[in-house]
Amino acid sequence: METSRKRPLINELTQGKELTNQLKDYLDKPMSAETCELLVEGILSSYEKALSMLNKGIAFDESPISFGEISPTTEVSDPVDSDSRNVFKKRKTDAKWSEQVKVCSGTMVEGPLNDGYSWRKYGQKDILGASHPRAYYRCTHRNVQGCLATKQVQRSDEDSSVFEITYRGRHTCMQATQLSKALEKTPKKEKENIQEAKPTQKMHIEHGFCLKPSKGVNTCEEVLFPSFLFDSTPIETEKLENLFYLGCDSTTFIAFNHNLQSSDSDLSEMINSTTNSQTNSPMADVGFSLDYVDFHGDILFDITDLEKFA
DNA sequence: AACATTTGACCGTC
DNA sequence: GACGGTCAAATGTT
Repeated sequence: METSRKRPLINELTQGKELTNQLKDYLDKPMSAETCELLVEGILSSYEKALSMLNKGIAFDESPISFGEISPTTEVSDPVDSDSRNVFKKRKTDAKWSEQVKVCSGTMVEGPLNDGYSWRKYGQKDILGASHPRAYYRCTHRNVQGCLATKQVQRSDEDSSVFEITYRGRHTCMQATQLSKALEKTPKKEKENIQEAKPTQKMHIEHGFCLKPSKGVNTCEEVLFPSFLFDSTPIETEKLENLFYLGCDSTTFIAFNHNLQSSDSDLSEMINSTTNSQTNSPMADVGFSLDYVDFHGDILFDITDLEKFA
């Protein structure tokens, strides 16, 4: 990997290291559970971003920024930031990398796909020599959490379905991790409301299982929900809702573990117990294969996929 | 009412 | 002085 592509990666890993050191320092002192949790969230977030960069093959910026200039301390706690006259001096010291995002024509009028963060547009400029204006976004949580991350979005001249996105600074807010955490802890009813408000979600996945029916059945629904197909008994989906993220078509069922408290063996066991628990069904003894799947990446999923089984 | 976007003005850099 | 980035008042949306 060339040097320019390594930079944001090194940056994320270094931040993870720094947060780990902070956590280590705290171990000798009295520490609230909340502080501990925040540090751990930050560490996990850094490593998830680093892994995501490796998986996505982001095209990082080629500008010559030295590693020292993009250390998190200069970005986050810069005391002169409140003085607007110093904003321009600070620009050069921000971590900066770019990414190209291709979108289907007609699906996105105002900008490219959700990248997992919430942004507020604060400006737009016509750029010399460019046929499309450049839009400027900053993190929605700038005022509340002091998050200084910004991004610029510009439609490509060559291919108008491509958006060139330049990110500046690093998110110091906890929005993404808080969201997934809230989804895990929120009771079912509230969870449904959250999903309705934001139908597309991004989730980081390490690994999971791929289930395929092997004999006597045509679809995964018949394996997992035989009662639904053969009598009027209510479907027992509680376990699935708590343990699985689903991605599937009619013949392949992919289960990802998004419950941090559950191990992969728990997940495997849960699939087996779910498929065997439908003892009233004539399909209870159907065979299926269960394969381990390595994934290591972020996926965007449509909430309506989950609703198929609810 | 609260929040998000638009847009002309302003400011620092080159 | 031109250009790019940001501010902030006006306007739009929910």
